[in-house]
Amino acid sequence: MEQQLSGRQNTILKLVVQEYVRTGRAVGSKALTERYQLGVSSATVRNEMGELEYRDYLHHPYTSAGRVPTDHGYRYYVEYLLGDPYLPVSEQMMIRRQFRQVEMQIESWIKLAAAVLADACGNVSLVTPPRSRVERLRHFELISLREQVALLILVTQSGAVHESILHLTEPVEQSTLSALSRQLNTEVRDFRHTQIARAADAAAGLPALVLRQIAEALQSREQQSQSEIHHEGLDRALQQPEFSRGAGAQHLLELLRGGAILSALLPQLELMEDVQIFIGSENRSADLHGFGVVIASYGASDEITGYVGVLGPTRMPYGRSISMVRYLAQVLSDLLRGVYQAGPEAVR
Amino acid sequence: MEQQLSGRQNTILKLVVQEYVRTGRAVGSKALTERYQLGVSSATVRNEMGELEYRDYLHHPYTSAGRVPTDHGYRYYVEYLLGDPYLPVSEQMMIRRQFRQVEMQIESWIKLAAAVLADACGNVSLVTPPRSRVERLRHFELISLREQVALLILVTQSGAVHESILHLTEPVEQSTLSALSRQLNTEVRDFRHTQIARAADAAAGLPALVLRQIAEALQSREQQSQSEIHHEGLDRALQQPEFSRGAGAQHLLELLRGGAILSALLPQLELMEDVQIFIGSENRSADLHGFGVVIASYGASDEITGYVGVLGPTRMPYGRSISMVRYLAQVLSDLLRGVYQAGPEAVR
DNA sequence: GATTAGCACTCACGGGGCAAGAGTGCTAAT
DNA sequence: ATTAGCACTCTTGCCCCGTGAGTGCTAATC
Repeated sequence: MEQQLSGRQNTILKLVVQEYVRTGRAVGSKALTERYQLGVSSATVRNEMGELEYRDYLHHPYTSAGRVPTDHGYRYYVEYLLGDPYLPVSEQMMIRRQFRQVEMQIESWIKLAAAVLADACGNVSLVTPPRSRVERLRHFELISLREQVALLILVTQSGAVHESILHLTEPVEQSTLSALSRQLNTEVRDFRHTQIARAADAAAGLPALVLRQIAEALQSREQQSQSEIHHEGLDRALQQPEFSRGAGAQHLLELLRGGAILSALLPQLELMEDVQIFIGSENRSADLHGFGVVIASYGASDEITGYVGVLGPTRMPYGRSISMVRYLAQVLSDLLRGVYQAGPEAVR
Repeated sequence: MEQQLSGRQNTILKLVVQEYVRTGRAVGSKALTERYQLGVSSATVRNEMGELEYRDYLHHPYTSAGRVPTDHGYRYYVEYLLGDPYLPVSEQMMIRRQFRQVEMQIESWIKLAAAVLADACGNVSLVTPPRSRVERLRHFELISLREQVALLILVTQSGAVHESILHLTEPVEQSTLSALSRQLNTEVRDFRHTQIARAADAAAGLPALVLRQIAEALQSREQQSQSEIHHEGLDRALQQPEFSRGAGAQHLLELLRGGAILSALLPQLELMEDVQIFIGSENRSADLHGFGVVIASYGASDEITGYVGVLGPTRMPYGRSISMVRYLAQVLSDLLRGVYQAGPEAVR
């Protein structure tokens, strides 16, 4: 699709989209000429609108109401009429400041990003924690809780921490556990769950028990990375007229429950630099038709990535969402790179 | 308040509550006599209802509609008409089985409990993780992520795991970090954050940095324990007629956002064995008027406790909620005791 | 004295009708 | 190519009113 409309058509389409996004009601030719100085009469606008409708940029809800953008119209708007929406520097500063004030902890960053994003866009924000497709063991620790129960804590190469409870077949001292973990740590370091499972099969007794649980934890970690998602701003989103009535609200809630949205979204996402936008029926999953998604991946490297995005009705503020999502992805990436990747000062 | 109604009044009040909870619509004398074999005419029921209304057990929404229980009426119902609602053994088995299938991990237990509870009661379930009012350090670990960045993982006496990122002032080897943690661990074991902060002041350089961050983490842990809450079942709850229209839904969502509900709820909770019930205006916080809360504390000891409960409109199934909450509190306590507390086999 | 049948009355609820308002499409004039 | 004018359409909000469920009261009955 190229930019294929006349200057005046561009202006009108742009105004229709903006007005409709703002008010939520179909916008008519008269209202448009009254509110903005277009220099032409409503009849002319009407003719142009007719053309835009014929070309599937606009749509008539019913015979005589105003116009509403089609998915195609939104797409054209996003592509050609939006310009490059970068976030004003003042807002960038505000956001950076908030991140500086929060604890040095990935979870806190995610929560903050979700809160900021939802607040700025008035819709549901989505943030997944940065995860690696392949998890390798970096280090684990065994801490005795009581005679036959120990806490297993493991850290993966990607820096994720996982804890689980280990039931022992017989009482074991903390010193024994420490010695065991010191020894095993050197043996299975950097292993994937499959390799550790194999090592467990080769071992017996306590070491086998421990290794098996580590393998399980690593595996569940890899699987879970496809289903964990944090969202915020449901309250704001449910105020949107699209969701205030029963059916729409229900649809949104189902999408958000248990990470159902991730399985709908993931197949269509590509790992790329910039923000990705899906408008209504552009979404592969039918569950997402009627929704707009603005999403970007972030991360410290190709290995460790997460997503940050906004989910709203098709009628959502794409410009603002894009600039916010883009900037937050950048902030999160910067923070992560500060943690995981050799930065400039480490290059030397 | 004693049981102060006649047998027939008891029967009628009970039926009104049950019918109203079921249908959500005010229940009239005629409908009651038609649906149930009361052995008396609707006029008699009407007279009794009038008496119940005079005594503030029932309420007239408007001049001529059916009756609706007052908060006082619900209270009487819960206190005297409910019997002892224990969960059928078959359901107990079902629930236990689900807990056996899930990972050995406190977070998984909490999520499962919330899901089961919300599903069974058709309302929002609330579960807080088990936390200790006072957190002492049990063990910490330093893991080098890159030259000047390390991951700090600490485990508290109550078994909570906390991770945060530590920025170093100069490059430090993993071996150095390991040695440092081995040494410091013995020094500050079982300390509270205040004591560790003091130790940090006495130290200098890297040890001081590490200790300070540990103190911070412990402190934030103690504070956070008052605000962390997991909830489930929003979708079901929002289908309730009380919440389907704008105002009610908004109110519920605000309550649930950012753990606002905990600050409303905590002041009125007591640490006791059994389920606590708050009906409408019985709630201390005005934000909770119009809501019903059924909640219990669970835990391995007096030190380590969390809450599990149900939040719904005043018109909620108290019987079912009570039995579910009571049983889930028991299950969670059992699981926790299995982890933390010396069990019977350790007594000898 | 408690219960019930009967009756007049009340009030929410839902559907039909109606006027207002916003918008369209077409035509003819500019 | 643009615009003024006009007839027409269709939603929206409102009022009105019939319906039905329910009440309170009274008088008759057990």
